Amino acid sequence: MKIGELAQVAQCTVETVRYYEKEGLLSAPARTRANHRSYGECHVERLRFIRNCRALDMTHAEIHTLLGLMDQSAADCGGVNQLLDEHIAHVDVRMAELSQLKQQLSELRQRCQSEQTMDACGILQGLASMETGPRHERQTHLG
Amino acid sequence: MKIGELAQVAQCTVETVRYYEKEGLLSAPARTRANHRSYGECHVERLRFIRNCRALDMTHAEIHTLLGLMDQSAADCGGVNQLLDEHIAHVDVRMAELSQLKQQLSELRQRCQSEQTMDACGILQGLASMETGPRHERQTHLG
DNA sequence: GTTGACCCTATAGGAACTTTAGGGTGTGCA
DNA sequence: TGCACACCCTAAAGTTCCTATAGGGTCAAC
Repeated sequence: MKIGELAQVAQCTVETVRYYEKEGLLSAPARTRANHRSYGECHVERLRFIRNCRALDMTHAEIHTLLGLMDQSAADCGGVNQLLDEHIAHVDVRMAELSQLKQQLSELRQRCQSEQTMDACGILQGLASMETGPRHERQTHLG
Repeated sequence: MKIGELAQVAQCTVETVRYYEKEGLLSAPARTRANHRSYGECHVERLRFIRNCRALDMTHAEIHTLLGLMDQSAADCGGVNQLLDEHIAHVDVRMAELSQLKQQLSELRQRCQSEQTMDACGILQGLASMETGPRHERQTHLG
């Protein structure tokens, strides 16, 4: 099958498929005489796997690791389990961060209930006077 | 004051200050004879404001809008309130997304409790067989 | 006169793509 | 035969919010 068909069955764009090939997540397929990429069933499976990982917000690095672990088929799946646990921990951290953010934003929003003049607006006053410490390092790759 | 001092009081780096100037968030200050940037109190206030907005994960576009609303001082602060409400909505959306993600990941993790062979690993089986729809457009700028 | 802390500009990198520019291929229809 | 049109190709730039690097200038103290 050609790239457009592959992209369609894997629910992504043609550009994304080519990008994954360049990144080494998807192996380069055979070409037709016209130099068009020609894919088989194993490519479909691999791409579906990658898209599922991405749907779970794994990074390319994580996916790369996972694919590597799978391909050395002798080993047990302890590494897979560990990677997933770490990824779940990332999600937990980000959820906690957002929860705190929501709290701060809600408190700020409380400070202006009606349409004041700019000078009287409690939100702007809050934004001007907040004391945030130095920006903390990002704990996870989840934005 | 010079850029290093400004950066210090606003808890950010010198590079970030120069970057904000290039982005139009912070106005270009006067220069000394040696071509060094020379800032006043109003720059300190503006930069503190920007850093507080960033601490709340607002984008540069949002901050730009907010600064614009503030500078046309005649208007009321309805626009400010609205922007904040929308930003809070972004955070809510992202929290809901992450919550669903956590759920999926936890279910996946359940599928392999011990160190299996690769073929038997329920996590890998799950990742291969999940059916995710087309990747939804990102609803928020919060990763 | 030279060390060191600070300042300057311009450019590249990172993540995971998307978009654009500028072309080639293959099939159906008049 | 000619041509429109959907599809394919590569390479490079743009997105966001910075951070890091290269290669240099300024100023005070010792």
